[in-house]
Amino acid sequence: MPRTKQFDEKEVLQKAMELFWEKGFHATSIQDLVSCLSINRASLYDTYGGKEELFNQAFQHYRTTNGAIVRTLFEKENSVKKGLKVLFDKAIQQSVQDECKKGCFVVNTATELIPGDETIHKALMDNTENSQKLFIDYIQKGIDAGEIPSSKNAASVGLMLFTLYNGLQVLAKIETDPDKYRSMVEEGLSILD
Amino acid sequence: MPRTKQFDEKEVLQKAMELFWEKGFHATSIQDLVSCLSINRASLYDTYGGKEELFNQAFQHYRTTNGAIVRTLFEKENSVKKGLKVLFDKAIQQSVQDECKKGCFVVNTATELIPGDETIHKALMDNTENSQKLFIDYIQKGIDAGEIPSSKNAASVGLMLFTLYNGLQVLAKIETDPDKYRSMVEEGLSILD
DNA sequence: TTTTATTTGGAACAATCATTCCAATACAAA
DNA sequence: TTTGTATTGGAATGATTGTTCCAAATAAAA
Repeated sequence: MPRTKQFDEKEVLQKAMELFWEKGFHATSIQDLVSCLSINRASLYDTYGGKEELFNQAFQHYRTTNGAIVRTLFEKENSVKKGLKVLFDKAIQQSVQDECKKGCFVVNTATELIPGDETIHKALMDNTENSQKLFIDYIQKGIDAGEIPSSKNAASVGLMLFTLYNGLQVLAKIETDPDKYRSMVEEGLSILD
Repeated sequence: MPRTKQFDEKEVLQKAMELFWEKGFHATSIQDLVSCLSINRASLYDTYGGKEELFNQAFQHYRTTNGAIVRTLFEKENSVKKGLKVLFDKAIQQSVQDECKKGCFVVNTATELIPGDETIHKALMDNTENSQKLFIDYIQKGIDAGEIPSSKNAASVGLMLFTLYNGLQVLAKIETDPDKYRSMVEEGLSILD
């Protein structure tokens, strides 16, 4: 009986994610969203609830998408060292290509909305825990396979590389000199030798 | 002849810095500043120009203060390895003590105001260049002193540790487990051996 | 075709935003 | 003490904020 939606819910969420990613939560107004997403105010509120709810959904969407990409990248690569190198190289490549310097949505959100937003803070803690585990398990896999010396501590090495990855996402916003960062990453990854 | 100011200009700038540092640029309103700084709107505009100008001055004040602290810390310490360890330990300690999770004002500003604010972007590029040089020169000093193997590349090692430092400032906003971070830092600094 | 549930366009809302303005104030020089 | 100038308190400004509301439009089921 009812009238059908004139837009694709997922498609619009993707666009909202990109806008929040680029401008952050506070600098993105409902008017910005209405204009950019090409949907009506009422539709936005009816479908997503409001600005904060839409942001949370956009953020969740980023986490899901990005998490899957990294997981796939790690699984696909036989060599753990190679897998990590590809991950970092990809981050550098993205920062060079991305003219508007969006950086990493997770990092941007953490620095903008903590302290203050408890919902986001919890999501970020959950996300960090998962990411760290992903790194650490991957390092452990390299140790088990004999690719990485068994003298290494998977936990501290994994956390170190994860921290380095976050640092790269910050610096990528300020300047993007791929060569500089490539040698920096190489240096960081030499910890696996 | 004229009436004298009823507040200390530097003192108020310090307070403004702390508020912007904690809440970020967009989430801090003029009303917040007027309440927190305990000065009148007119005085704020008359003395500092406006919100954006006040932010720029507060940011500059942070850069100056923080830069001097790190520089002094490095100079005071004879051992370069020890100097770096103290720097990282201090960052960890601060993140534990700081209940409101302000993190690093430079990192917060970079992720919030890039892209968009060209003035801040330039200040951040200048700041990053100086900081990287500070790290690299310090590593080089360690190499020259024979404390760090001369086989090491000061530029890539310095940039690696600077990136790690930035990553730590991001993660410190999300969770603060000092032990976890201490072993992570130790792992990162092992690159100097 | 009629009915009915939902979406849609756009006006309207109150709250808050950064900024301006001005009369009242207060201080240092005359 | 008087004078002149910068500061101060607080109201007022207009723009923008997020959100709500409702009549008009629409499309699937009856």
